Amino acid sequence: MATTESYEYERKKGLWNAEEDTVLINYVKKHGKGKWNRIPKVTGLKRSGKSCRLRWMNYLTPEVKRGDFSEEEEDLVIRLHNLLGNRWSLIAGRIPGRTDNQVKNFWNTHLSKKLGVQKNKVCVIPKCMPIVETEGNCNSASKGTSGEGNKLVYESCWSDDLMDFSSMHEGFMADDFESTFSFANSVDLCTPYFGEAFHHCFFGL
DNA sequence: AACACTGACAACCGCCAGGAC
DNA sequence: AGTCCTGGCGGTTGTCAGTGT
Repeated sequence: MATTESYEYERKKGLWNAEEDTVLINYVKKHGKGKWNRIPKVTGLKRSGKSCRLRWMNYLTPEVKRGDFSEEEEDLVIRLHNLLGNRWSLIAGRIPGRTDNQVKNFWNTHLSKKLGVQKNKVCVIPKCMPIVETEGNCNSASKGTSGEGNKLVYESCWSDDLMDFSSMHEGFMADDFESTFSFANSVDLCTPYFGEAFHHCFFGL
């Protein structure tokens, strides 16, 4: 027999059913988003606050778009991933109606295979600069290579326009501009980002 | 028809940052 | 200043439907 205390920590896992969804939707309608950890206590739902938040954000919220990614969305994901690496929330933030989880799944199941991107390997190969290859994601790219010398390589290759873009988007990009950029191991993918198409990708959104 | 395999997607886990106390 | 709580993130795992043998 479960004690009161053990009952309190009893948590259901796995897929959500319609009844649980209804409880969660009603709670958010009444109390709004946030304070997710209160939901199990208030509603009796046997889910963790984190699970409730995830369910709402990725599935139940009215803003989320269901169904396949369009060609435009796919193109955008590819471009943004080349610029931002595995920063799924940032990428999703630029694609209306798509969540970070959707983008991540779409990348892992469709695009990584389609593009032949190796896991945990980031290749930096814009045509205008020597190849710099590092292990890990884009965050580690700047740390994992040759420090100041590497930075010089980066800086010598950014066009003036690109640096302007950096200063204009300090809030959007990370504090360390260089480290936010990575490139898939395909020259064809890299090429468009240095020129009009690059600007279209961001400023045209 | 039954089983194995695969792909797609939903959900969980561990870690981290920021805010409240 | 230190601790706790909460929310957010990316990586990973679980589940299930579809397909092949």
